[in-house]
Amino acid sequence: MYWGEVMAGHMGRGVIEEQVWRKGPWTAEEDRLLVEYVRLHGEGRWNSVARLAGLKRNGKSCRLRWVNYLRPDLKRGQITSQEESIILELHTRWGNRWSTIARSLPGRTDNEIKNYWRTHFKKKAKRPSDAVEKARNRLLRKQQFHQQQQQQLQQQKAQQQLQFNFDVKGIMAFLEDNSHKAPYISQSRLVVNMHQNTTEEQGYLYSMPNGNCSASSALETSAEEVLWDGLWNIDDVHGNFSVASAASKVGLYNLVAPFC
DNA sequence: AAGTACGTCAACCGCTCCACA
DNA sequence: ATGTGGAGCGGTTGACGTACT
Repeated sequence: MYWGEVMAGHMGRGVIEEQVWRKGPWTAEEDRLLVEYVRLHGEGRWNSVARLAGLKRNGKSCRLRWVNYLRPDLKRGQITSQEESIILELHTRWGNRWSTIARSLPGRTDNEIKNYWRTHFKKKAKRPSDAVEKARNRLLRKQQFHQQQQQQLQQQKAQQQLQFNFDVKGIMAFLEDNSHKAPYISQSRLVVNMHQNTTEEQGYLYSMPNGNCSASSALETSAEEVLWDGLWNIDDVHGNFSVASAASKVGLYNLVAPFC
């Protein structure tokens, strides 16, 4: 008989069944066995771990240990201020959906974020003048700032669309004039490719369940980090938000913000 | 030095969802 | 349509370390 299977014992009237699983902190040897199991069999089928790896742990325990501690892509160390701001924003948006929030923070687990929230924000939230309130206020201002930017972007987008259409018309005319020189270029393909140049960007942060797009490109994210770090530092130092300072950085934002 | 309070985080528990037979 | 097992999720607990008295 192997651990994890039902242990049967004879107790007078008949057979009773008893699950005997190890609980509590994991040992280095158990970790080693689990890592070896995943290396050989991949993730999943957690209930087979006990049988195939010789662990005296149930499947849930094994999965949790792997997901929260042993996974090689986990990011160790303290939550950064940037990650903290993301957690705040996403919690404002989604509430206690820790796994959803964790998906936007590569290398962090839902358990880690949940613990972080409870220790750093939930208790503090009882006091109105503390970090949570300040953070939320910063977030509100950030969102307002974003709204302003969106409006400006809409205007810019409209202008650029006009310019784009103008350019396309010019190119079309050029192609028609030179169709004898480049007959293999179809107009439709040209338009598609031009469009793709503006929209094909890699991104994973802030992917929203409703399909909306919010600050989603990697390019934008890195630049946005710089921008918001700066803004938030201003806020931290002076205790209030400087619109003029923010406005001076609009140019930077406009450089990197994609059209959603 | 000893006792206590508090913070942190790994791990457990109960529930829900989903795929599949 | 229904039962079952696997997987995932959020809430909670408990052990441990550290700061404070």
